[in-house]
Amino acid sequence: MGTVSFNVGNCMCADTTSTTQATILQVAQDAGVSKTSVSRYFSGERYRLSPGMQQRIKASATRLGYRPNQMARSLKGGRSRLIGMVVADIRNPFSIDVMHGAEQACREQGLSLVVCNTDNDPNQERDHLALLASYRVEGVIINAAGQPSQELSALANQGTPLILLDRTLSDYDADIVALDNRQAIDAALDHLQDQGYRDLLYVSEPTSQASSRQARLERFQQQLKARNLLGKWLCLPLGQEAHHLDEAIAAFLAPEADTHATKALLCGNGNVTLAVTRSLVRQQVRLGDVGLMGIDELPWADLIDPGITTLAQPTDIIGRTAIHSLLQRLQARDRDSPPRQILYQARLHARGSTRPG
Amino acid sequence: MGTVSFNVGNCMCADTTSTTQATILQVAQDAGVSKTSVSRYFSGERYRLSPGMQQRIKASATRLGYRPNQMARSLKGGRSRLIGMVVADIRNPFSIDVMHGAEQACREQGLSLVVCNTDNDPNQERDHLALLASYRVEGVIINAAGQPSQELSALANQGTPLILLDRTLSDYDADIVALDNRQAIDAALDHLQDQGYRDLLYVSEPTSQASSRQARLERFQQQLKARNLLGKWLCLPLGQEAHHLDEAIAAFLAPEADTHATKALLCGNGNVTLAVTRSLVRQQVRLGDVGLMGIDELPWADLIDPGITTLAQPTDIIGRTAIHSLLQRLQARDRDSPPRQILYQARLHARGSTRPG
DNA sequence: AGCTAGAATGGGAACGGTTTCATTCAATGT
DNA sequence: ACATTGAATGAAACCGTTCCCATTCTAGCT
Repeated sequence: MGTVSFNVGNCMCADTTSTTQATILQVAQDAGVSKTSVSRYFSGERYRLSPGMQQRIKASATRLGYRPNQMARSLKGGRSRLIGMVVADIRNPFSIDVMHGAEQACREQGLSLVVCNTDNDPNQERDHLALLASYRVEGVIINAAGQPSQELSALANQGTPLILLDRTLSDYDADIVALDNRQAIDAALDHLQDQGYRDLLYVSEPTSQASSRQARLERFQQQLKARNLLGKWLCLPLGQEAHHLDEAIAAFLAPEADTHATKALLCGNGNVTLAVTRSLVRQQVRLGDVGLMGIDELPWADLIDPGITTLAQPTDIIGRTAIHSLLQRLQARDRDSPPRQILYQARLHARGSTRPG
Repeated sequence: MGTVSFNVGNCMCADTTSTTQATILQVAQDAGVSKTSVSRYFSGERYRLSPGMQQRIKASATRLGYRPNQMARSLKGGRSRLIGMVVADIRNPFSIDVMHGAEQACREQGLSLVVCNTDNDPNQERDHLALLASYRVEGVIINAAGQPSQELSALANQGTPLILLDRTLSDYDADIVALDNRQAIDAALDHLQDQGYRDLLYVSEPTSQASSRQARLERFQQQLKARNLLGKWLCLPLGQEAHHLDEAIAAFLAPEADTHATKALLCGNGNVTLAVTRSLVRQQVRLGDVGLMGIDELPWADLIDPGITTLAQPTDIIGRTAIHSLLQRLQARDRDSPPRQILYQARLHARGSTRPG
């Protein structure tokens, strides 16, 4: 009854080695039943077993500290209960939130999410996909960093459903869950125009590896013409020497003889918004006088006086939807239906940075 | 040679069903060798095989699109190549960065990181630990949300090394990698005193479930006495109605008859810094006049005019160290050495929010 | 020539489960 | 009393690997 006996009972009970995890066979022997019955007990077929047997199995299992080996399980049955998620930049708040949503959805389904970060490196992407394949994940949701590697088609060929997140893949047709980029850009332009801004600068990270960046930029360019607005755009890698950005923005803001249009900056994603804001602060520009707006909501957007206007993506929902979409594909009858596209609308958070004067 | 024959070779070649992933046996048969040889080829024992055999295996493997089944592999060999990471709040930037570091370290070692988020819920923590155990992860690094569940001791008993991140566990002795909380608080107080602040308010999230929060608070209280400073502290859940925080801060800042000491707020972590800053902005307090300082560096810390002073944790390194520590434990001879404690110093980023007047 | 060491290869037993199929046995119908 | 059924249980095959043993063969040695 005392602490000591309890400890002893806990540590030395195993009739085999103490450090080795108990197997189904040990439980079976200990309970004096066949391993089939133990297997049934742990695979949701208890209703088949007599109460007495359930009792004995339960007792032995707890005593030995038995846990079914998921590896062995998925080897025979084929169901690994694992979903892979490949994300291009895990430090991007967008990715995190999507991941959070995806993880929740997985848990509700009794699945686990294996998250791989590629740091936007196609090589790592390839490696991670190979890895996921080797664990026989039941599906993959991917925020692709590069071209559709052959790894991807390999996965698809082997029957693993694939959902693209945020980014399409040039010559690969798969389901995609993403922001409606055209609507987002349109909404941004609507808002900026409403607020009286007439000369715009769109700032983006390099568009080469990310289709969504490209889609946003293209829509911006197109709408510029369609709406007969003044405007330029700028693509540059962040995290480089900041003065490039400073100079470009300074050039854009420099007063010109021929136009007095009110100017505004539109940022293609959260990282850009951070960099641009930093640059503006450095140049002591008053937000609002020069408009500032960004795609992606940021936790600190309302903190920078007078608040930064953003277009929020429904990140959590995007993650959840990706998983649900995946599950649908896993239903045998839905394997071969044509690729779906699920696009979400951005939500405007209007703040002081787009209130001129 | 043409495209067509290549495609046919690619898709229909498998002598079984086309969608099924090829097995080692199929490769062996296709190459006319034994599965043992194929296994050798893929397990880093190529040097044992004659060049001709290597050639044939390689050819067959590529043609069939063979990938070793990691499940089967770890079933036989016992090495799952998987490390589990359990994190209390995945949306906390601190967690993210630690995770990033851990993941890098894993990849360098050919391991994969399975990340589980508990949202600070002990139930989820329990479930996730059970899950990780069932996949026979080779080790776990955990940012514990609750009490040491029996799951944890179960893992430990079964011989899985465990590393605690940031938070200790009351009655469980394991390696821990964390910030040196006492040094951090001392450094904060040193700095605040140097800058002339004499009346302090320490703001923390509830300390009950997180040892590091408790350690910081305790050190603060103790040093308050030791240094003969004025001060109070405040523990409250964030994300609740913000007016609680507003009122508490307002009360602290209200001018008192008996003291004109310069006041400063010290935030226990990044989330608190965000909430407190928001509250100060709402109350139109000028940062610096009232000091503001936070533990955890934040990407936007330099953006809020005049910049928020922070104590940065070496997050990346903490993650990497956790993994390395784990690997050491995995070395058979290091299994039973006494628990290690690896503490890191915080780094001061002095900014305008602690420059009075 | 006869013998042996060592390299190259393959056969088959694990690994820890699930699953199919057979067996036992008590209860029911006629 | 006997056939029929269905519930409870177990034996054995299988999942895709690894790994311990053979086994074969060639080259080098006495």
